[in-house]
Amino acid sequence: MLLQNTIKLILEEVVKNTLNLPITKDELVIQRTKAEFEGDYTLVLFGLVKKYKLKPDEIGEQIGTTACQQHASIFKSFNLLKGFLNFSLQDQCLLDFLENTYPNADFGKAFPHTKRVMVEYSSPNTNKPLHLGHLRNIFLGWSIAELLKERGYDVTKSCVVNDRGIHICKSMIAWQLFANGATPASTGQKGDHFVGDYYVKFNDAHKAQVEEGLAAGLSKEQAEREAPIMKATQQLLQDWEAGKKEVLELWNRMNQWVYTGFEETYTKIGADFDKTYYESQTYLLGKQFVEQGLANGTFYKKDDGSIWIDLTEEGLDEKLVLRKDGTSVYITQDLGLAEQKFQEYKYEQSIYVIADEQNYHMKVLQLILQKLNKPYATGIYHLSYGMVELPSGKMKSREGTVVDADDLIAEMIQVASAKTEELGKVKDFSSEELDKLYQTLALGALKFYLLRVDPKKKMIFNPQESIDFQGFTGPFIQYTYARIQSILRKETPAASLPMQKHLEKEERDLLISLEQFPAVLDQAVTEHNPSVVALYVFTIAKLFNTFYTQHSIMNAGTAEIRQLRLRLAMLTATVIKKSMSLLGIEVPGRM
RNA sequence: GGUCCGGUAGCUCAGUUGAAUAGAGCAACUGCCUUCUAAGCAGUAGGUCAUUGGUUUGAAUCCAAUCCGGAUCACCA
Repeated sequence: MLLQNTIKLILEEVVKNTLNLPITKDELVIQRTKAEFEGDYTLVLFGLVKKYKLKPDEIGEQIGTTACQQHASIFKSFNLLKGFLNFSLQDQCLLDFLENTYPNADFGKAFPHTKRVMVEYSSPNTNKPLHLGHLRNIFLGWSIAELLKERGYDVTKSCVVNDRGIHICKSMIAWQLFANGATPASTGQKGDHFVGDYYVKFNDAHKAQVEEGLAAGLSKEQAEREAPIMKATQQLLQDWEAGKKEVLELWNRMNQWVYTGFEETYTKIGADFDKTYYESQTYLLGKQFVEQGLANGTFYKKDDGSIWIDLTEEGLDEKLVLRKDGTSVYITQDLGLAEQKFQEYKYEQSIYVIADEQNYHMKVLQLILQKLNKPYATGIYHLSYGMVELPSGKMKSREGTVVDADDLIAEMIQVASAKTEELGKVKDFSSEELDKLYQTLALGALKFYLLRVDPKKKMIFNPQESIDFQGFTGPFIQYTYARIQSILRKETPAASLPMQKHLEKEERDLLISLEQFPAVLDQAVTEHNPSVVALYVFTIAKLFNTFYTQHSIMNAGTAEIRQLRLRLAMLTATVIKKSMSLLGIEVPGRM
């Protein structure tokens, strides 16, 4: 059991008995002792003092004395300071933890259970390549899925591809008009970028035609709608829905180009999915809900035939669920897809990694499912994350400020390579090993940079800062790991050899933090927040580096001390490696 | 206008079930490589926690009002 929990249970017992009070453990505030005071864990007495009108000095003395007497194997000593009861732990209980844990490469892994969770993330459109915003989504979704797995959940990663609709038709029209039969193969371009370029060409052509229309005296709205290229696009959409063969063929062909491109990027960044849904196959789902909703009075029909739900009592608005022409809208499709996912996977929780601009939409989705008495409604969880902005403001495709994912990664690899060469520590690496290292460092920097911030908050992507390799960064932590490996290559701990029974300050600080690893993972899972892990692994790396510069491992004073430190180093490496891998980041043996 | 989210050091962020002198990283400045990787370590400097009022033994954290920024409220997705 975790030390902090053990301590809490013990102190609960001690407080109950010594003070003869009906304490529950929720009333006890236990925290790490602040660095400037002596001790490891602190019981904050103010709550007790207030509730039971006691004197902090008296009860502190009683609790401290009793705890140390009755649980001498855990508590070494205590001190009392203005309502804070600070306990120092016995070295031995920390050493026991180290001894039991260092050989376990699975430290942190919980027993599997049967709770099933779906995590939907990425969910791109097929009309343009992935950009920085997608990367935050993908890294987040992937990491939260892995964290859930680590803590024993049965996880299915899913992706919904928005592969149909007017936006796809725009790229198709532009290709028909301007491509002269060009393909990604004939131009040597990555498929998603290739198609994205035609989407841009559509917009350029459309814009020009709108200006002509305006010049001819049309209103802006008219000009936009009546532009020939737009009308052709509308026609294409109708033909698509009618199942016209040539249209479907072109649609398929262009989407395949995009998928090939996406696949390449996904492989590079290590994203994977167990199940992919295509909107073209699911957009008709959900109409069944309309019947159900009308039947039980949740929905109502307006005179023009459109169907709505009234959510004003819940503080929201009226929401359309079926157009007057009988076609479904986005929310209707989502209702259908939620049902299909549930039928297929019987999930207890279904996590949607979607930007916070859709908070309202997701609220409505859950509310409608509740009103339709769907058992899985409560399991819907919107992992809402803030948009990624640039120091200059929001990314705008119209202004060409969108940061392309592939370009960004290539740039990071460049920087990683330049820095590595500059330091010249791996001159003996083969070019394959170098490429691998550059990629590990580049993606480590990028992923850590995007994951270290609380997902809920919007974040500023500063290109200069993101390629930083010092301080609170992925490479700093990777470097710490490589340092440890360099020692472990020389010597690994030997279980048969005894280790030192006393801990230096830097050793205990590190050990106490290492012990919290499983609790940190639980926190990350409950909060759906990988940044908790990023923050944690950074403090571990810092604690290790502080220890490392003050105490030699290989040249420790005695063989016992060396054994202790080798074990400590090994456990630190395990925790770093696991933390990073849960963030999707690899760690190099050398760098 | 309604609803929701945010405002902490020059910059980027932790800390928000109330608790000790509000913490990191970057940038600035000062030291430390004949000793396990200096992509490191140690230190200095930097704060009216948006503002005002309230609750409390105790408030960045809770409440109210105000100011500023953002999202959303489509027969778009």
